[in-house]
Amino acid sequence: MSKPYQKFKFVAAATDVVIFSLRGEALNVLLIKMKKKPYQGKWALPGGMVKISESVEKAARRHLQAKTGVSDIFLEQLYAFGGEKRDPYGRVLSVAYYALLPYDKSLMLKTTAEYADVRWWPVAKLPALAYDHAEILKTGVKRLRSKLGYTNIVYSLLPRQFTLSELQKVYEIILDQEIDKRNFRKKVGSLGLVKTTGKKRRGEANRPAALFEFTSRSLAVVNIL
Amino acid sequence: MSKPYQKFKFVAAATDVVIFSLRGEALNVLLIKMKKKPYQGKWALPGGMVKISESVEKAARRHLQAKTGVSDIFLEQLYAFGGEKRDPYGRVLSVAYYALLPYDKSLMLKTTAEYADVRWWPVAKLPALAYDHAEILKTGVKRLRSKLGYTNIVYSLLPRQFTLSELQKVYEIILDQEIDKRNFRKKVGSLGLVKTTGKKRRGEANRPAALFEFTSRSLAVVNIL
DNA sequence: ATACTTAGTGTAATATATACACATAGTATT
DNA sequence: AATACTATGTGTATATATTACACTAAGTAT
Repeated sequence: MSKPYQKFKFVAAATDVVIFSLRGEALNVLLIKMKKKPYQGKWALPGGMVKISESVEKAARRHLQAKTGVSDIFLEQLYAFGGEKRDPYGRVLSVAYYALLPYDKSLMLKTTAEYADVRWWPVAKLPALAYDHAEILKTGVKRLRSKLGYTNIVYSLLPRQFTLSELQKVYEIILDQEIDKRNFRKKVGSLGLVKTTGKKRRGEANRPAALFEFTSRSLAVVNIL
Repeated sequence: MSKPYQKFKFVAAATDVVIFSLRGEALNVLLIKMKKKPYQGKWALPGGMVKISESVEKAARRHLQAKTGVSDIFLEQLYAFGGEKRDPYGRVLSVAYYALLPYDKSLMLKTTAEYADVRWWPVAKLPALAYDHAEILKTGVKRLRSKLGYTNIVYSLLPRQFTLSELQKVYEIILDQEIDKRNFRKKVGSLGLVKTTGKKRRGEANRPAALFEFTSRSLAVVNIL
């Protein structure tokens, strides 16, 4: 039987991953510095081609793991970027994903033959980016902000245990707006987002804060803000 | 310069379009009946390959136009379906879109050499579908329901002018739940979603209803429900 | 013992959402 | 001409959710 698709020239499929984490009181994203032309010296999102025998999501996880060493973190499809001129090498469709990393996890960032450098960048102060990665990143930030408001996604950005002030801070940093402490706690409590652990964070030079954990660590629709 | 992507076997890119419209007081979707094996007799979403020189969205519009004759209707990316076994012919990644068609527009549905039949199906009573199209469709219905609640997307399902009862009916049908008439009108009014035209719908065997139109016909975030 | 800093808590005012019933303006029928 | 019929169009009271706002508590550091 003839394979009908082969009468077309193929459009190739790749994936890029926007890896978010809070670092130093700011929303950061992991970028790699490119060694090769035409984007030599420019920074780019981790990513690469999708192999013929793996699903697109699996490819995203593979590239994520290759650059960061982590697996088993929040990963969700962001958008497929399919413009016909987005890659100067050839026709590549990229399915972008975004990943969220708790701020207590540090990474084994490793340079490779292909990449000169890997590091966190605050999304408010980005360097020049390769390809259409500025657009992908912007889409990712928008999605993250939006999902923060109507899901419990925040669990994937915090350590296992955390104080309510820390939780509030995460919202404040990402949404870039102050939140009233009492109203925030009232809301979080009434939604059943968190549960007490009985433990306290000690060793700080002030009143110790109670430690909480999330009642659920899987994505759920919850109107928080 | 060597093209690095060519050392991989390519994953090909296609697109499928979920075309929604209200027909006979139900949410319907346009499906085509397949002539060829291995899905002979099964129904499928309109779609096909992405050409090497066109963007993915343009490919979606092209396939939409080819099956329905319409252009210039609401079209938005739904999700990229990238499972490695979704197409028995070969490795095809499909970027699915969904389109919304006002219920006053009828289509010139045409069969082709490739397809035996084209018709509307109520989403509540679907036939057996080819590929992973049942999953794509389910994702589309979910997205439509969700977006109905927090955007003005409904404008793309109604005629240019409509009565408030008709508008309410659209929500009731798609969300499959009754809405209080007075509260609905209060909300729609206070959000400035619609404006009066001064005209009335005449010729019905009862009190004539005022005709409205949407204040905006481009997608905006508005909490309606 | 005192200063310092972050944690932790309640209430009143306002805004939003919900529940609910009858008069109105036409056409159709006699 | 009168009456029946049917979908349109409208307001108010109650419950719920959101907002604004200030002081005491529990530790560590001096």
